[in-house]
Amino acid sequence: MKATPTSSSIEDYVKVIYSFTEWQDKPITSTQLAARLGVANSSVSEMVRKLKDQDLVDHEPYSPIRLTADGLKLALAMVRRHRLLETYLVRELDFSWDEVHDEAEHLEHAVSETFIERMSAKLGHPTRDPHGDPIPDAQGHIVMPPSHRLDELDAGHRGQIARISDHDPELLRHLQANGLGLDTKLEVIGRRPFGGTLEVRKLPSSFSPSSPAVPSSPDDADRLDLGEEAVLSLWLVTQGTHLDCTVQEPTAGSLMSPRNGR
Amino acid sequence: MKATPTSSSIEDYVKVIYSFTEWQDKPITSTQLAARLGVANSSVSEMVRKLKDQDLVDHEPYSPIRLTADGLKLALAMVRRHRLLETYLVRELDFSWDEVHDEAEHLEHAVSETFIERMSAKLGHPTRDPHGDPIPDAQGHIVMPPSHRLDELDAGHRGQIARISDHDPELLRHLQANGLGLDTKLEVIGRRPFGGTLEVRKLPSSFSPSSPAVPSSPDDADRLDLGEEAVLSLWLVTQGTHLDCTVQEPTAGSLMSPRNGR
DNA sequence: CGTACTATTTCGGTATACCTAAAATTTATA
DNA sequence: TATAAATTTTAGGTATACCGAAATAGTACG
Ligand SMILES: [Mn+2]
Ligand SMILES: [Mn+2]
Ligand SMILES: [Mn+2]
Ligand SMILES: [Mn+2]
Repeated sequence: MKATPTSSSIEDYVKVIYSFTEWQDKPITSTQLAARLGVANSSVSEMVRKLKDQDLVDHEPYSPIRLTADGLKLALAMVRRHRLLETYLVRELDFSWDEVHDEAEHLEHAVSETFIERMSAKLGHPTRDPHGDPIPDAQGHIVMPPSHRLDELDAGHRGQIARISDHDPELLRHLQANGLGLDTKLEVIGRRPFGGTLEVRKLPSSFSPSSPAVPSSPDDADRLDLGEEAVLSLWLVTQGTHLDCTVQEPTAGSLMSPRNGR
Repeated sequence: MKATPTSSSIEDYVKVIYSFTEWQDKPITSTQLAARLGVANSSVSEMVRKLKDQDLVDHEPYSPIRLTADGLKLALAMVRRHRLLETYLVRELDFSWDEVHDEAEHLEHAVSETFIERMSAKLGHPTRDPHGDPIPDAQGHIVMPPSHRLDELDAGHRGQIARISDHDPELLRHLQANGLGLDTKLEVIGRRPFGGTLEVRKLPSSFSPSSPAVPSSPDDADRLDLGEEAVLSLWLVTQGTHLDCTVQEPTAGSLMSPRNGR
């Protein structure tokens, strides 16, 4: 309800609320928000009340938390900051993709708008970050690449890695050690029985759906078993969809473009 | 007396205490510290007590405040951060020298040690910032260039601008508009009567003390009148001393090398 | 449909870093 | 050297953002 003095805490709350619905639509609950922020549930209750006073979230007691238009706008601004910073750190300061998240988490609150825009210009206005996450433009427009989480894909599907969750640096290092990175092409071979690993095969980067020649040598060195955490952290673009997010005009009623899945 | 949780406030206090004695030796008082930090005197009293508890300052009630060895170490680390950041913003992100101070003031608290060192490496380990202030090395060694504030110099002295106080962006823009910048060569012509301006003459950058040919055309376009604020904000290296600070071994008992003046 | 279990909020408290006003101390001046 | 003026500290209070424990609301199921 009020004109808003924002703070780095508020920025983080709003960003986490947004992120929760970026790749699926169930809204976040108090407990989930507390877990992601590493604070007590009681702290979330208090802060959510404040966010509601400032008209950044909609919230009825005992129900999940949703961003208002203002909240979404702030969240997208923070997401833009975070992802541009990650991209900059990797491209200009020799950070590796598993190091950037924590650094960006702090810097996003400290840099000026001028800094952000100079950085974006220097990078050539990139549209995705080192983990494949799309970067909103300065007006808050964002376009999600039409991708599927690896656990949704059946055997035989082929695609290119469009996004890797950057939450766990360990996992990022593990994937890299096994030759998996953004844009790596994969084929799903199949699921090992009873919630086990998912078997995939790396495809040569030359592979494309238009060249349907699929060299199928069953047990070469390109096969890999991916554990549960990896499977839930990888998103693939299937068919020939190209990966760079292109900015769209804002859709009426929301700053976000419609997601694909579901 | 205690192992220390540091905070951005503490970092700023210690940095301001240090800065006060960087170009002269009288220690800072409570009121001066409050003025520079933009807080109430009472806030300083409280914070100084805390700094003393943490062994960052020496302080007896009603007397000035001095850094301990630990305090100096922290201050020099912050000064390094600040000045490297300013240098980076100017060289890599197209900031102008009057914009960088405020940005660095925030960033200095947010960046990691890794960030600082990557930045320093990328810049080739610079030893002075865009305003001529020396940058301490990673061990906290700093060397002040042997310079004199413009108001200490008599008519006839010649020298090169070694440092310009970066506190007032307005002044920086004004100096730049009049063609004065780091390393500009000047000759002091004289003081206008009764606390008025100081008249100086810009010398061609080709001028050097070894070439004592001093082309003296009295009233050309290179003459300038500098007001009080400008005179107090400019430091000159006289004679042929070169400007780049070279890192020295630490002197016993202090991390700082002896200053020249006084 | 009532009771146990869980999720969420409320309550009382803590730590940091500020503030204004009042008290204490130092310094300047008559 | 008293007294006035300026400086500095202390006292009392605010705002933010946390916490653990207690109270309350919602859900699950026997
Ligand atoms: Mn953050
Ligand atoms: Mn990322
Ligand atoms: Mn600062
Ligand atoms: Mn500077």
